[in-house]
Amino acid sequence: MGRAPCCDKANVKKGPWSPEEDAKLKSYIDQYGTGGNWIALPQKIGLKRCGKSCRLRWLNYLRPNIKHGGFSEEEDNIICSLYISIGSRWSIIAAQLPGRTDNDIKNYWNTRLKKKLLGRRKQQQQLHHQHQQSPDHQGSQAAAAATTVEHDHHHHQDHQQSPTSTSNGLSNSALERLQLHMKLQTLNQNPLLHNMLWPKLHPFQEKLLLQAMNDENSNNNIMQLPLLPQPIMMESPLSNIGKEIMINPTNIASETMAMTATTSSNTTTTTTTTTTNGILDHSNCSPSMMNNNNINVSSYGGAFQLGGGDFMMGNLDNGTTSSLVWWSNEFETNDVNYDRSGSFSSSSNDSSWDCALRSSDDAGLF
DNA sequence: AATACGTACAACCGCCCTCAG
DNA sequence: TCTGAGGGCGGTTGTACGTAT
Repeated sequence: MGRAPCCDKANVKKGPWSPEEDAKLKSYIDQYGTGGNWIALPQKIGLKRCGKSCRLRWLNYLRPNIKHGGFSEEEDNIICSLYISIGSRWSIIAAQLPGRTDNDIKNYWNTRLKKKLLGRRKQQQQLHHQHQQSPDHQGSQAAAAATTVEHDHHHHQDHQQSPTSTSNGLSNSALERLQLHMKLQTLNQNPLLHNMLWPKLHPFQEKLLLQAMNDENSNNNIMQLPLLPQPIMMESPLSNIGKEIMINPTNIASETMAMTATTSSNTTTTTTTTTTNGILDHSNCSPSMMNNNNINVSSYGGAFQLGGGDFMMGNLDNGTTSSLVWWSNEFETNDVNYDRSGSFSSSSNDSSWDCALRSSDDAGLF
């Protein structure tokens, strides 16, 4: 059952706003505010517009301090990093960019930024062709494969491979972000583009993406993965924009981790160190523990969220193999449905890992 | 000059969530 | 507890404008 329309569609004006309509709306809101009721607003002003249309016009164009166009490189980087991390949550992304609206960012991403990155990719491919002896050649191959399945935004309706997910449980949004992530990873390998901010893709994620792209017939969402002998450094794309917990477990070989959790916010920075054994137990990552800036690590492993409610967790069983389980839905523990993002990385060897856990839906949680 | 094609972005649609009654 | 109105949001469409042929 669809819901009743919010206004009489036959008697409201649609299409572009005239300067007179803008002036009416702006003048009224400047003087009286919205009154907390957008639906009633157009009648009060004498506008033949839907209340929702008034709201959109005000929020996106008429309210003060709105910036249009002219996105900076820094803003590009923030948008891209956040898109990789949390997906198309434009309002959250917009909250990180003062003066920008979700609609503006969404349009900018769909029409320009995505293509801009693809353009860089082409440039990088030419350069990278001269460096085929890269030690991480598998990643490069995966990125090239990812390029071949890149969606053309303007013709996405024609693809229709699956409206929601691949056979491995990845949503299209998550798959797109993985593809983008891998492209950016290969950009990082190019010395000419070495100063870019993009994080490298974790081997779990890379493997998952390859599996998603190559194994179309498989319905198995549990994969057995070898532990990669050469860990890859990965930094959180969000490390500089706050609301984040960083964990640096060490001494994994002895199954004892020294964890450092750092919470950043606009006003405070707190560091907590915990020493424990074993695997990072996702079931212990409760909101209350996050509030205490303290994550219980009971053994070795980790949890990821790639955004949009897609979760992935890896358990390293004995140091040589890993089982990786993919969830396509939100992470639920103890009847608490919450939303976390996280990533693992290793630094110089197996005994040092970084893990970033971040609230993607409530920056104020920490 | 005319037409086709591509791009940018304003605006709409409809679903989901929240909350008051 | 239930229901429905309003608000918020992401996806999508429509259209003006620029560029290529």
